[in-house]
Amino acid sequence: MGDPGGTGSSDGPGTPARRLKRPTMSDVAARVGVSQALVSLVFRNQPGASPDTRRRVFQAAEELGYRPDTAAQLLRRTRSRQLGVLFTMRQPHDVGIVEALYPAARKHGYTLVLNAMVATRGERQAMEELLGLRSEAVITIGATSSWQHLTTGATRTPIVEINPRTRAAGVDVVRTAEHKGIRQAVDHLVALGHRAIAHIDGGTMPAAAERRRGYRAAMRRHGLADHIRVHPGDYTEESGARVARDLLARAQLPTAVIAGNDRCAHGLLGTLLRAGVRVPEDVSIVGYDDSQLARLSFIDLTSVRQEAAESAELAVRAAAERLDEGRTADRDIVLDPTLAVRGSTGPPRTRSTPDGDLLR
Amino acid sequence: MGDPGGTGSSDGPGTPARRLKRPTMSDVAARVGVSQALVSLVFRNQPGASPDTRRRVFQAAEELGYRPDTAAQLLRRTRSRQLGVLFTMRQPHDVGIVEALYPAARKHGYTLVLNAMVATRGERQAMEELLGLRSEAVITIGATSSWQHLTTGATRTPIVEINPRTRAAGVDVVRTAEHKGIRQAVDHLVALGHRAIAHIDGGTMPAAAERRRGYRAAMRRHGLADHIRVHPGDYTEESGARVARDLLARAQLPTAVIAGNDRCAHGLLGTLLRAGVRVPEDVSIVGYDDSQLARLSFIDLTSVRQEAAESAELAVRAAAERLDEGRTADRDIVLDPTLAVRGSTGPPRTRSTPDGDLLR
DNA sequence: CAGTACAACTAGTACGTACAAGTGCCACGT
DNA sequence: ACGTGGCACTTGTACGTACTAGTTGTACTG
Repeated sequence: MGDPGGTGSSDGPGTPARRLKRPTMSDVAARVGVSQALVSLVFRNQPGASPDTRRRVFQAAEELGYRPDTAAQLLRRTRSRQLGVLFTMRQPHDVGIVEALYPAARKHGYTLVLNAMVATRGERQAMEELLGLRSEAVITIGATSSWQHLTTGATRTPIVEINPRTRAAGVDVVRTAEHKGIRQAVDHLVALGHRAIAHIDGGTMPAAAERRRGYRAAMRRHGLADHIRVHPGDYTEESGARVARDLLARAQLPTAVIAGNDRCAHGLLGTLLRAGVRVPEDVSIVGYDDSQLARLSFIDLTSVRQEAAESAELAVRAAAERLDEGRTADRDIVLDPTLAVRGSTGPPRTRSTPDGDLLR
Repeated sequence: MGDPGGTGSSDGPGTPARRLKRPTMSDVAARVGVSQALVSLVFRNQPGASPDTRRRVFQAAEELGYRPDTAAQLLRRTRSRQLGVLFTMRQPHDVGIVEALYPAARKHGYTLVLNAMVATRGERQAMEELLGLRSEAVITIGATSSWQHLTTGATRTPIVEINPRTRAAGVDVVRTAEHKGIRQAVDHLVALGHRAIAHIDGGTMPAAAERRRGYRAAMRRHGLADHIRVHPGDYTEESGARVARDLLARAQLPTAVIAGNDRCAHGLLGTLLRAGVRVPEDVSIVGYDDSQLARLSFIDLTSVRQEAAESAELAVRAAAERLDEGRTADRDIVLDPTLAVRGSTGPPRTRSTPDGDLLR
C-alpha cells in the first residue's frame, strides 16, 4: 500500500538510483476500492460516478501523486485532439501568433503541441515529430517547405499554413492581404505629402514578393512610378541598417521608406538616428507587423498591423473544419491589415525635389 | 492491399470525411511477409534482420506511408529518453538556450519536448503537461515557480533550472556568477575613468538580486560607494526608457549606466539617443546577456556574455547524471561570464563632477 | 407486486509498440 | 553422425488508458 510499483527496497548505495514506477489509474482504483474504469470516468469528467466517489478518487490520486499518462491517452483515444504547431522563435510576430493559438485551440477543444524550427533541425524533421505524436492537423507559421507528400496518400493530414513563404496546393492558407497593407502605407505617406517613397523588401522570405508587388502597384496608382525604388533586404535588422548606410552614402535620401517588416525598419531607424538623421522630420519610416518592437516608446513605428489573434483563430478554425466538419476543399483565408499610425511618419521637410521643383 | 485499415469505400459525399487509419508496423510486416517484431527490430536498427529484409521493410514502409507512433513507443519503452523544456519565448537569451539544447540533448541521447510558458498558461500547467508526456527530467529556463512537490514523493522527477528566479532545494541549478559579470562591467568602466556609474536592476526577475548586489559590492570595492545609484527596472525595454526619461529630467546624468539586461539597455540607449545624448561620449552603457540585440551594428552594446551553448550543455549533462549515473545530490553549477566590449562604452567626457572637481 | 428506469459501477478488450523468450535452420568442427 | 553455435526470425505479453457492453441495486410506476 502506498508503494505503487515499488519493490519496497530503498535504493541501495552503489546501485544506480532506480526510478520508482509512476502510479497508474489502477493504483488509484485499488486505493479507493473501485475499478480502473471508474477512475477513468472520473478523470474524464464523464457521468457515471457518484459525487462522493469522485471526491475519494481525486483525493487518492493526490496522495499517490498520480498524473494521467498522456502517451497512453494518446494511444487509446479515438481522437487525439492535438494540433501540431511548427514555428520559429526569432520572428516576434510569429511568437505572438503562437501565443494566440493557445486560447484559440482551447476554444475549439484542441490541445497544442509545439515544435520549433531551429537551425540544426530542418522543418521536415520537426514535421515528422509532430505527426509521430499524432497531431490531427499541423499549423505552420512562416514555413518554407511544401508538404505535398503529407496531404496525399492514405493518411492525409490537414495542414494550415499561416503566412507561408510559397503557395501550395492541398493546404489551407491564412494570410494577409499584403498589397492592401502596403497600399495603406503608401496612401498614408502620399497624403502626408511624400513622393520619394522607397521600399526595402524581404527577398525570398514569406510574403515578401507580394509586398514588393503591392508597393509597385500603389506607387503607380499615385503616378509615382518614377520614384519606385526597391532595396533588397531579408527581414533582419542588419538588412535595414545596410540600406540605411547605402542611402546615407548618396547625396539624396528618399523622404520616406517602407520597410519589409518591423525588424528591418528598426535597423533602418537606428542607423539613421545614429547618423544624425531625424525621424520623421528628415525621413519617415513605416514598418510591417506592428510587433512589440514598433510599440516601444523610443521606436514608435508606424506599422502595418496583422492581428496575430485573428490569424491564430482562423487557422485553428480551418483545421477544425477539416477535422470535425469534413471539409475537403482548400481554403484561402485572406485577412485585411490595418495601418497603425505612430510617430515615425510625418510630413516631409520642405526641400528641393530631384526634379528641381520646390515643394511647399 | 495497399488500403491499410481502410474500408475500401471512398469517403462518400454527405458523410463527414473519415480519416483513414494510419498504417502500423503490422501493416508493414504483412506487406513484407514478416512479423511485426521484425519490423520493430529494423526500425530500431537492432541486429537480427538480414540486410535484404531491412531494405524490403523500409521500402514497404515508404509505400504505405508508415510513420512510427511516438505515443505507442513512449508507452512501451522502458525509458522515454525525453527531456522536457519549460521556456519563455520573449527573452532572446532564453531562446538562444533552447536552440542550443537541441544538439546538447542529441549528444547525450535524449530528445526534447518543448513547452512554452505563455500568459494564458501558468508554469504549473506547462510542467504538468511535460510530466504527462513522460519527460524523464525537466529543464526550466528562467522559471519563477518552485517545484518542491515534484522532487518529492514516489515519482521524483529531476529538475534542472537554468537561471532560476529563486533558489530552491532538490533541484540542480545552472547559473551565471552574476556578481563576476557585473564586477567586470564596473571594472571596465572604472578603467575608462568613470566614477558616476548607475545601475538599472531587474526587480524580481531571475538573477536580478544578485546583479544588484554585485553592482553594490563592485562599486564599494572601487571606493565609489557614494556614487551607487540603483534604479528600479524589470528587464523590459520600457523600464530602460523610463529610467532614461528620469535621468534626463535631472540636471546631472551619470557618466555610465549598467542595465540589468540587454533589452533594458536597448530602451535606455534608444531613448537617450532620441534626446540627443551621445553614446558613449556623454553616457556609456553596458548591457547584460550579449544577445543578438547587443550585436546589432546600430546598437553595438558592450554586454556581459553568458554562453547559451555552455548553459545548455551543462544542463543536459546534469540531467543525464541523475538519470544515467544515479547521482542524487544537488548540483549548483556556476558559469563565469565574460565582458564583450563594444562601442557603447568609452571614456567619460571631461566635465565637472557632482562634487565640484574638474576631471581631466 | 411485477416491471421498468436509472444510477453507479465492473469486465474485457483494443490501441501500436518494445522487449523477453523462444524456434527453425544451416554451416561447421570433430 | 552428432552436437554446437549463431543468424534470422516468431510468439507472446505488457505498457496505461478509453471505450463498449454489461451487471448490480434501488426507487418508482401502474
